[in-house]
Amino acid sequence: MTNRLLLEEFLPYRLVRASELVSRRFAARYREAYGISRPEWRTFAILGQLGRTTATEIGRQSTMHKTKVSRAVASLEERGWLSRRVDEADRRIEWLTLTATGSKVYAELAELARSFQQQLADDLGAE
Amino acid sequence: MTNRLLLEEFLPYRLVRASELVSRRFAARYREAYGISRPEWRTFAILGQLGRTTATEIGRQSTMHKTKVSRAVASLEERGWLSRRVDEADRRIEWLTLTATGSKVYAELAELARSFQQQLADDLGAE
DNA sequence: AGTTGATAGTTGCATGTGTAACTGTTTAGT
DNA sequence: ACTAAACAGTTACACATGCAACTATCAACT
Repeated sequence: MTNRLLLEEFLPYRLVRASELVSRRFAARYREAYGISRPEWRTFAILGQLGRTTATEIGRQSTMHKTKVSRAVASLEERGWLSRRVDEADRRIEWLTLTATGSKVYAELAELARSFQQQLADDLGAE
Repeated sequence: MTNRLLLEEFLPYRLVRASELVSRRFAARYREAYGISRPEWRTFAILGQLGRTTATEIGRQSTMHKTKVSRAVASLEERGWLSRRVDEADRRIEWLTLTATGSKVYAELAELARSFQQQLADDLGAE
């Protein structure tokens, strides 16, 4: 018989499992509350934290493919949560910022994230 | 200004990032070497470890959707790496086992995984 | 100034994925 | 025996995703 690989001891497997378990649960939350997708949430969260940034930067920080970011940005713009402005000096660049509505929603989502993390910590404490 | 969420301190974010970074790199390895996809590798790895199991069980252990498992199993069967046999007592159940070729490939993939993990440990040691 | 190569971002197309509905089978209740 | 509910697994369809090719712009070199 061949030498088996014990997945419980294999780091990539454990990371994927943990990550999927946690982020799937959290995704259900913001999806129910605001109807946003995972790429949208990620884009939104990074933009909210940085305050003003570009799509490329969001891609770098989130490890999301640039087309994914592009579509998420377009969708968030349609919702009226962010706005774009072309850079004066380098017109390839689009600066993204949250709108007033976007900031409000962001604050609520940030609160949702904090309470989720707290709950997670409590659950883990019970183990 | 609203209260920002610091993503570096947000567990789901950190998990997703770590998981994607690591498993994406590993996926590139087995993809180049054997041309298998992520769902295929996961299915294969679980079957190899358990020796004999069902699609449902693979879904449970991998947190993969059952249609994903179903397709991965079909694809691995086409490659001749696993074979199915209907349970005599309960004919809804299909028992999956690795073929001779499948076992050989599995052994190589397990080795690949071990060396990857080792390299990962070394890299982390340098930090 | 003109050409080449790089960069930011978008889009067409083929492939991957999840939901819901399906088949076939078993179990439980009547 | 008969019906209803549950379960293993597959498939049709709509939607999400990644790759490659595209537009538009800028920087570097000649």
